[in-house]
Amino acid sequence: MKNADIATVFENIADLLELKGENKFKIRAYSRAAQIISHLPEEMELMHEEGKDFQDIPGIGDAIAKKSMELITTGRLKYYEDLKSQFPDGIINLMDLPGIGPKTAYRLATELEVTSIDQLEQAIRDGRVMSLERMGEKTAANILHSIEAFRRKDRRIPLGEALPVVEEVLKALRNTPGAGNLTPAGSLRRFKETVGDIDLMGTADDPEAVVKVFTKLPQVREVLGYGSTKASVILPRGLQADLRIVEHNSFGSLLQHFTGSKEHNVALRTKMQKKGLSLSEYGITDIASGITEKFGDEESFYNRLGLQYIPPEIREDMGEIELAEQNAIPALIEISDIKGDFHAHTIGSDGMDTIEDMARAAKILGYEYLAITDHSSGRNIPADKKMDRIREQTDEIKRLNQSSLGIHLLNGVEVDIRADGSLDLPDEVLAQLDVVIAAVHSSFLQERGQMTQRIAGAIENPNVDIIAHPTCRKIGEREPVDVDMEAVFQAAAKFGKALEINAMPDRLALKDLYAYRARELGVMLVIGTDSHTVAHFDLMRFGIGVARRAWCRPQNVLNTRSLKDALDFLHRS
DNA sequence: GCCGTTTTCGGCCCGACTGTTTTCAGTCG
Repeated sequence: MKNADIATVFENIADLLELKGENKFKIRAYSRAAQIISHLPEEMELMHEEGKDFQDIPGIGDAIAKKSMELITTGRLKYYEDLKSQFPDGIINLMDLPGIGPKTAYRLATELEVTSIDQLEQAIRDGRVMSLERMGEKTAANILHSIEAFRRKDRRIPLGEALPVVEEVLKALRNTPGAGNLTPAGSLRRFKETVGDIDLMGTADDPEAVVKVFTKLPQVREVLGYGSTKASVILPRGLQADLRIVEHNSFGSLLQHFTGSKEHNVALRTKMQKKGLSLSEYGITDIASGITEKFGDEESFYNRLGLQYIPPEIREDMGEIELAEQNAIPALIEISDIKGDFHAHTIGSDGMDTIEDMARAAKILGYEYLAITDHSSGRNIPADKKMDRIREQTDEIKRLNQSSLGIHLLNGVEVDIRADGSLDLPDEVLAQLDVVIAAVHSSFLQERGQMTQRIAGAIENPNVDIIAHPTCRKIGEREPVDVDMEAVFQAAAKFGKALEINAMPDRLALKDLYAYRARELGVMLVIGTDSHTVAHFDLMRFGIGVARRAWCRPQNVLNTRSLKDALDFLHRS
């Protein structure tokens, strides 16, 4: 059983215990364990095989360790099944609706025998919900609204779609006189791969004026509500955005609070409470004296707590607070560390621009090198022309490298790993190139063993340097392939091959947790934009976001190295 | 249920909003 499934069981247990009216701290313990398990960089199955003790994981004690073990070894949990049998089936589903918590769900299920969203809608429409104690017309209408939103499948949207909209909004707001510090907070600022709603923070001499401008922006589809210091609106794609404007001197605690994550903030407050400090969006209160200190920026907020500044991307309660206490937060990779890009396409395959266009664009970014890695065949290249195409590319790159472009081009390819594990180009051709990326582009539904062997086999091939987008997922579109990533990491570490963090915002694979684990195992990572036009080079920042979430320092990422050092690593110099 | 450079027992993050009531429970982030 995978961590994600184990976490779901514990989350459901927390919900069921809440229905039961159990001790809320016990409920919190299960809920917290679920969070912790879903964020573990290593599968518990594997930890079990390695003889690691689950109780060494902070937040997991004797009881939950035993239950995890039962789930891993038997695939079931008797405690959970007993608990489930005490409630009507489907009651947990009701709690998926915003506004319906355990108490309401329990009453609906027991007093109205409603246990599905469809039944609930019916019960609202025929007036039964309104007839319950402490349930009025407004509550019923609100639940109906939630049901409609739920049906519209208002899911989290990819970061890459949200961020451009947000930046447009912020740009417009910056023109308001007296407005400052306009910054996105929440999961967007932490560079999570998808975002739910959007939190925007700022300061102003006249907050009301900024709020007013915000509600009248052309991007705003609907104003949900607004007051003198905040407003909630709906942007395109059903994206909800909340703006909060405060006075300049309390911006630090506000931004810290709304950046989260929730887990980070809870851990931080728990720790500081023991030192007699109470934290909130308004500042830091000394519990004994009741005096609240305000902070204009986050750095001074963290410093007041005796902590080093913690970058937003790693605020997930994954040990960052303890490291910050020791002043030991690593210097994470920054976009300015990037010296080149190992993954780019041109009109030679399915790209939109020429090699020269791409080279000039990369040069403007200050890159030292750019690898041209068009596909081996398919995607605009007939199978019988694939050798001709490589020859043409080789000649063109040679010509450009002899001209005075000011950037070094690497002659590369993105070669398909076929369903049977063989590569789409012969070894003698691959051996003559500067860099070879291998990737799966077909037969995504292969079973685990075959897919693992397919990818691991490519890693073993001495002519392969990098595996691109190893899980092949597309966020909201295509599930990741079924592959034993641990085996892939082990192979990459053993053979000294790099794994790509694909910076395309709809891919972002390796995802953060995999990149974290790969880094831990000493695997070299590479951030590739997979650019298909010159404009795509700007997507590098999304890959940087993932790398930072994976706690990567520059030395963990190949394309922070100089051309010579990078080629040395790949044994290509 | 978890945890301990003040605790192996007695604590456990903080604030706001909403709806339905007159002091608050439930839910959310």
